[in-house]
Amino acid sequence: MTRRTYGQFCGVAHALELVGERWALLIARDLLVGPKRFTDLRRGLPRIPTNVLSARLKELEAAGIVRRRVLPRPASSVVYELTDYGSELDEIVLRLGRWGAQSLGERGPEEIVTTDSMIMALRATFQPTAAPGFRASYQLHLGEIVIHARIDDGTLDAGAGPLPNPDLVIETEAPLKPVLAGEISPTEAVESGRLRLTGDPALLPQFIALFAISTTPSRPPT
Amino acid sequence: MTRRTYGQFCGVAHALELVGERWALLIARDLLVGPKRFTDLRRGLPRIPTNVLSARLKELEAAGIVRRRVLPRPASSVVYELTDYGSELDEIVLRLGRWGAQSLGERGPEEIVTTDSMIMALRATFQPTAAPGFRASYQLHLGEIVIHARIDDGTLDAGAGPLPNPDLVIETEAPLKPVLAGEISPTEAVESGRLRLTGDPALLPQFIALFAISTTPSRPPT
DNA sequence: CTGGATCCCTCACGATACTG
DNA sequence: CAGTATCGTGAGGGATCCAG
Repeated sequence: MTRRTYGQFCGVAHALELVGERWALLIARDLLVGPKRFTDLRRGLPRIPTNVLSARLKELEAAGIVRRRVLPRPASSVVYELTDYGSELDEIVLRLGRWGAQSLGERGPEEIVTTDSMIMALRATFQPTAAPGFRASYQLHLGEIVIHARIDDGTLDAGAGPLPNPDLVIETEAPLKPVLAGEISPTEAVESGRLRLTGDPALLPQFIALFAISTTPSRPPT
Repeated sequence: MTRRTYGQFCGVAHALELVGERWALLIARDLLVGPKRFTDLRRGLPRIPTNVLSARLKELEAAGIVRRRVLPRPASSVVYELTDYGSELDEIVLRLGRWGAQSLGERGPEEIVTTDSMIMALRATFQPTAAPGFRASYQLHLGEIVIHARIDDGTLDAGAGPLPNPDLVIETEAPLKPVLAGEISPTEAVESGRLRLTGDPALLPQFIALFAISTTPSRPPT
């Protein structure tokens, strides 16, 4: 009844007692993409001390948010995955990501981008109604990171790694943001070499429409 | 570039850098109900050290989430209010509250209930589609706490304090939860004295329908 | 190599007292 | 009322070590 507890009988306060500790929601962010091993989580969160990761996983497990599971032989490795209750954080984390992204400035020199955070960013910006009936598969190379997005009539399936037969492969080292924000036109982005395409280039505008960044009226200071 | 920062270029990580510190989202919760003075915030968060409250307010102000405003004379007092950007936390806090409330057990002896948390709880459980075209005003006395809710065709206006001419006044010392969860019927709640009504008792079932607690299929451990 | 546990150190937080 | 000042504690940061 000391630290960690707010002493309030309140859903918000209790939620913060469960996932409000440092790193907890970033662990959830990565687990929302899929089950992961301890070391995979470390890779996605390089600055987390291992004891803190260990402690958080125990706490999240005790709270019924994360489940520790030993994979059947011959793998026999340990994976952490979200319970149903933990998975209900999905919409909250996506919204939090959208909210935070609005005041996200330029990428700093020390700031890393991870596979899982990019997948969640794709999911956060996805606009299901942008292209009804549209169906296509994209593969993205963002620096070292390779992820994919399958779109089928307003549904998105985003994940890590390449795809067998992507309709369009988009490669870039530059930030995608200005393109998705409409500051750089698709043709300009391709002609300047900012984006390199493999596959059907006609699918690029749809991609931009589906993941367009809505610049909201209320703009916070960066 | 040390603590407080996660070193990730990611909307979620940045959001947590802005409002992930202890107490920050509870301050936001209370300010979402309305602007408040320093002492009002203290009253709603009795266990927050004043220096921490002070520090949080400064940080939130620097992040463009909270605005410090000096009221015009003769009041000349200082109020803190959310900026437009800060107000966009509304839906996130409500969802977080719903998520946390699912694993909220019985009220502990040390746990307090505050006016603002109850107002947010009302807003979180409000179901706009439960009674189309319905219009009524309720006044609730929950122990010491007095709040009100005006419903008008799927919109809710919840706030602190009494109302001039409420259609129904509901008074209780017991938790409202079992009634809203359907574990206790309205008639039973009234007949047992659990709820005391003043006004039109026929409006009670609508109230329960509007703020019904949806018991979800996935139930976490308390 | 994975999956942690253990160490020490620092700083943010908690508690309390005090001030314009 | 609206905070600032002081001080102790413990969670988190960082590095290292260990078992399967």
